[in-house]
Amino acid sequence: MALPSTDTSRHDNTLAVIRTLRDRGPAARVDLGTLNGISSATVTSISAELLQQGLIMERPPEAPRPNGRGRPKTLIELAPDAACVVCIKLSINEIQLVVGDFAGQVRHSEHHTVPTLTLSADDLEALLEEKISAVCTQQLEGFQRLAGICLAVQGVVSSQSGTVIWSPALSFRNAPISARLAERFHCSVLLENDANCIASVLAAQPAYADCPNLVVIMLGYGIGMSVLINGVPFLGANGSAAEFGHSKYQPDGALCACGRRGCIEAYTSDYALYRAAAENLELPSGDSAHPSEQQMQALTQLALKGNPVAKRIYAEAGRALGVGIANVLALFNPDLVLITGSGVRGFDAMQTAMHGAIDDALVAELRGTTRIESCAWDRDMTCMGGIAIALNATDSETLLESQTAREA
Amino acid sequence: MALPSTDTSRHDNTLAVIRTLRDRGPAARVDLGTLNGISSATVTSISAELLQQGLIMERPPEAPRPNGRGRPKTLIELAPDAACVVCIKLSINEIQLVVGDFAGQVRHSEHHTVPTLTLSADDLEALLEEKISAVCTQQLEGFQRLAGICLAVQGVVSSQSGTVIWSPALSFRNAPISARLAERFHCSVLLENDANCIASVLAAQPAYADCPNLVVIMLGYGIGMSVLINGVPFLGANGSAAEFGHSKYQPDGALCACGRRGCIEAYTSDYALYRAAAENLELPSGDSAHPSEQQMQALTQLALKGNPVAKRIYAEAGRALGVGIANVLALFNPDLVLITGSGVRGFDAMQTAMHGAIDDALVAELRGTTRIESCAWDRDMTCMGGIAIALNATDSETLLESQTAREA
DNA sequence: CCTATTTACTTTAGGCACTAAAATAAATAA
DNA sequence: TTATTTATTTTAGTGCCTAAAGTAAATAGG
Repeated sequence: MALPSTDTSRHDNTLAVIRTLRDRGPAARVDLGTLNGISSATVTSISAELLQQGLIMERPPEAPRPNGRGRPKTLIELAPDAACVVCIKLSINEIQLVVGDFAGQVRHSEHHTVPTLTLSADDLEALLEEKISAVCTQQLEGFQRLAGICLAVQGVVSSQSGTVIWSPALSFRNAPISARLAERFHCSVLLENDANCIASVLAAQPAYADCPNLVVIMLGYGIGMSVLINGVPFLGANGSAAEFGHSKYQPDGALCACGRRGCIEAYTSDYALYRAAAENLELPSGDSAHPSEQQMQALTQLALKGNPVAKRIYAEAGRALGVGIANVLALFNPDLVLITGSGVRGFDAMQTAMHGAIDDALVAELRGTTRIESCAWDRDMTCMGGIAIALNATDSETLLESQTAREA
Repeated sequence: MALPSTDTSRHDNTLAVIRTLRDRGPAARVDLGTLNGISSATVTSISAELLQQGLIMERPPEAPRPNGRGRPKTLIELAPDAACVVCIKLSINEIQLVVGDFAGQVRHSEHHTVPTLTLSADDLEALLEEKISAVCTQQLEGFQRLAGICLAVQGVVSSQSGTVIWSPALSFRNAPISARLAERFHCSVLLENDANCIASVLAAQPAYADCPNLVVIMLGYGIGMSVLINGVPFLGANGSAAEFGHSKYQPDGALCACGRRGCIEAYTSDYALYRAAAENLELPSGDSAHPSEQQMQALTQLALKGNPVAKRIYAEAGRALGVGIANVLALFNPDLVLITGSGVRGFDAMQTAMHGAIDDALVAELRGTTRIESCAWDRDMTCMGGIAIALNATDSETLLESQTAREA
């Protein structure tokens, strides 16, 4: 009798054990019990199952002596080769492809220069299929299976439907791009906003563990944002929440890449800064609509060294950013606003004006106790977040599959 | 052995049954099972406990014949007198006090005119204590106990700490006001933002059942907002989230009651509209900083009847509201924005400008599919929401208490 | 070297919650 | 009056978890 068990506790506890092992590395059964609030008898039972499924391994006792007396702990750890996931970051004219193992470690990474704006949705799907196939044959030999793929895309995406609604890296719109890959590789394909990937990585860092409500703003060619509410990315009704870059600084203000006026992005993004500067300054030549890192570095240096025109441009960018952040503080009241992205290079030149704008905009009671900090930029962060998200998403499936396989 | 059961399913299912009965009225055990996805055997078991605790009653079979054959359903319903809750709405110069029974019905309501701005925190606590005491002796005879109190306050409140951080109705700040009441009446005292109460009521209405992400904007003397994410009010890190009224329309714009410039409230609230009008129009006299309903009605009528000055003022208010809503759409991407509050009286005069501003601010992809609607204002809505919130919060406690009482 | 102590892990025994199926209850239809 | 239908209750059985008891594997100290 009583076939379908409605009690999810075993499943939940098993997931908790796997995630603890992934987040904290090898651990003993006692400690897994303590960390997750379950008895070690239960951990024994869970780990026996996982061991049998090949998802975890017992680590051989270390040569160096254990500390203290008593029976030494037997550490268990995730079997890195039990599965792997692939994260593909799609940005303007570049794709990055990273392979992560079941333990969450990056095992392979590659970059390709691709004229993304010239691709049709079909082209893109074909390209991704080809790149993943290549990686599969070259890199995935030791792995039991490819468990999931995460596409990290700039812009507005609908995770549920796997549809890219709008991306600055792509010229097409409203295209479902994950279904074909899911069919081809027989695994789940997640579509994520790039900022959400980064926020997930940052939120997992111990330094920000006390900030369940976290806003991450990414400065760069465009302006992205991710909002974590109680640690989970907030997506809104159809995935286009947290479009900070297109919230307003000045109605009828500067022209934005989106086609409207007065967006924060139209003041604070790379292209906006460079556009404002190009009119008045001698700058390294190049495509001024898509300034290079070198060009932006040069401009930032001018501002930091005191060039009055550059200083003025960065101050205005800081004011726009500040007004935008003031709105975010009023509406979200997060614990922490973290500013990162390649554009943090210019943060020092904006900072004073930004804080000034925030203080002008909000009285203390509304300003609250939110910390506002910047954070060094690492271009690999997006894919690391994508790997983590993909693994989290596939854990459940992995368990189910090993289970059904075992029963059959 | 195994004393502390970690399985919360019994508790969860019991709560689900109680809430179903409260939301939908009397129901049969079979239906409670179907609605909550549990077997009717379990409902039998749960209802036996609740019956014994006196929290529900079996309704005597109806005289009119049941439809169809088979054993007729035995309806069970909440025992209305098992407990009651009190909601107190605190607004400028007025407090409203409402008593609700365990079934969620309003059993008593009263209004008092009180010079709220002259009160100290102590005065307020004393006043509330007195009013609740009076109601207790006069109205609460039939009830077994007062299970909870909800204070619905305009402004920024911290629900967790029971602290009023800032309210336009009060001259003091950062005062904890719930502890004394909790001690005096031996029940939990919730402090809630008034807009959250209203949003909870609206979200429970069948018409908005398909909108888990709902934004409610309240126009009136000030501008309030509540954001429901997956049906639960979003509070932010310390309760001052959703301060829409003080998000920005124009940096360095019109002066706001908060002391800063350019807030949406400084254009769209009653006092802002009246202030703008007072300079150019003949208006009914009175306290122009706190215009009365009559004064506002008169002003609205002028605009609707085509007076060019009044029309211009409402159009500007609509533009400010529209830019604010555009930011909300970009950042929250809700399913629905509902505009209500006493200020909806002027919504028709703002609407065109508001939609124009939204369309100017956001391209279609960012505008999304969010519906924007207005909703008639009912001054009792706040307290009805407070009653519902207080009951939801006290269900758990009620169960625990009857349980421990039974064991002792 | 042997024994006591300490700590980790496993096994055992028992409780709780849930479900399916069987039993019972209470009506209508024929 | 009996068969049928539907609701509720009882019974029997399963899964999951925990505490306690049992076992394993080390150190500390004679």
